[in-house]
Amino acid sequence: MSRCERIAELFDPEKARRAQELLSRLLWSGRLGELRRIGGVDVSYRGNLGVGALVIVTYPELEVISCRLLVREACVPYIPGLLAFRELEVIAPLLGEALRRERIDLLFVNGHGISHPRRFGLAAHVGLLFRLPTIGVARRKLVGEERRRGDITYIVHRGEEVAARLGRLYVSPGVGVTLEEALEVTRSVTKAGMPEPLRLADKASKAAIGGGKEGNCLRVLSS
DNA sequence: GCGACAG
DNA sequence: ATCTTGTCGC
Repeated sequence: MSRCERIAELFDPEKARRAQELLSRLLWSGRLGELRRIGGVDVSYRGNLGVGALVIVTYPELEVISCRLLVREACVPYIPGLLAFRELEVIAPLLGEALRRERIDLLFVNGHGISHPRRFGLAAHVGLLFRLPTIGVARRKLVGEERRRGDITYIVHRGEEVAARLGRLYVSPGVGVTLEEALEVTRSVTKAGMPEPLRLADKASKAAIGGGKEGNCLRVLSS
């Protein structure tokens, strides 16, 4: 049995869900400080091999400051609601290394924030782990029902507005931002149907894993 | 039991 | 997310 299979074997979905319920109580909302540098993180896979990309850009100019890649095996399987336990195997070391070298005022994460069965989606998990303001951006809905209020479509789950639509995207707070703030900032950095740093991170990770097109990221870190 | 189900 | 051929539309 491989190292990865042993890790997958040890992963307990029920314990993971209980951990999310506990950790969700530690989230904070608050308001965003001054934004100068914002990031986007995404992971692409080939089998269990994950390539994480972190792109940092200036705000509001959206000029690329840095782009890093990290290759690592993701052993935990994908289970709806437990995405963080898979993606963090790649994102944690990638983000950890980056934060030792540069500052990030706000991070966009590919996935949901609090629009999650236990209010603790990937963006919330990342924000809490690194004490970093985060916003979750997802292409598909995980929980809740869409409800129009004024000219904005919100996602309501258990009577609470936990996300809002922006074009075809679902935007939800992770850590340190209100939903209104998340919507406003995300709108201001979305240029091609996706927040710019996330679009670049997606492109870089896909290219690195062998998608064919040329990438936009040079720095590659250890695996 | 059945449908829903981020990436 | 990834696998994977052809097809529809600008």
